[in-house]
Amino acid sequence: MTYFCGMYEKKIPVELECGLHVFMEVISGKWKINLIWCIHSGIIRPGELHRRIPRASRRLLDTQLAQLTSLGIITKTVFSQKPAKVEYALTPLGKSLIPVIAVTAKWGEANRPLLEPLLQLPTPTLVQ
Amino acid sequence: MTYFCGMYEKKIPVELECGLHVFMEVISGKWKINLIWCIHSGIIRPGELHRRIPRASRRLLDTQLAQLTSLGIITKTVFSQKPAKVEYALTPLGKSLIPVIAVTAKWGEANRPLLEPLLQLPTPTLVQ
DNA sequence: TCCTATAGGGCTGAATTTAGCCGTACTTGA
DNA sequence: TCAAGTACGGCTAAATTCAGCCCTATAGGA
Repeated sequence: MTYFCGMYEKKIPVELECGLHVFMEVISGKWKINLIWCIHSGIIRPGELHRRIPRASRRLLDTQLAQLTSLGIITKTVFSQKPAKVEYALTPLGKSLIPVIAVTAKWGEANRPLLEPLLQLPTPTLVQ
Repeated sequence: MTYFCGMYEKKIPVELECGLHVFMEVISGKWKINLIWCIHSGIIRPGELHRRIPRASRRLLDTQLAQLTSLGIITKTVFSQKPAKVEYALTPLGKSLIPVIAVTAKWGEANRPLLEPLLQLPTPTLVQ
């Protein structure tokens, strides 16, 4: 099992105090929820996924797919044909995530009119 | 209204394609869900919050509280006493977030036994 | 006077994530 | 032969977030 440039060992310990953090650790990553949702919708091959999420680089999509795979959210099946063919699928754990994501998405859509303009604005921050 | 070191204008546009992203933009930040949950539980003053979340720096807690305030998730009331006194409270929008957070936390707790060990492991990544 | 508590900010550097370029190897179809 | 598709990885630099130190000012109590 090859994993891109490498594996990265965190230097700051992961925060898992409560279930909230567990959930966040799993889905944080710019395109992970899209990927999960696409796979759930039947978009299961790397190329298809990239066409569906064109704003992301193939590079990053591959990495985040690998992260989801290493957490047991999705599985990756490699068909040893020429040319190679790859398919992703949700595991039972991944499927259990679907209704949770649906709830959060519903909240986001309901409050989009309010929040979208605010989220474009500059944010309070530490730097500068 | 003073906002710490400054306001930061993002150079990479925010992703708000679907409700999932709206939700993620609101709560991503290392301690935001803790802060929201604590305020919901009646921990409403900066000092109390810091004692409740001691692993976070006061600095970062203040910043994330300011971010939540600027999005209308919480309100900040400054009592002009000596010494000053500050209280936070959830807005209706913030309160609407509570059941959503509860759902995600429930999922996280249910799958903690499975995921906690995996999340400690090195992650597939681009660098190195 | 000194220690504590209240609330807030300046500053530096590290850690982490993302963007975006390029190249490999193979196969099919025009 | 050439373009386009399949899938994968090397590499650099930017963007973004976070850690952790320092400081101010006020007031109360020992």
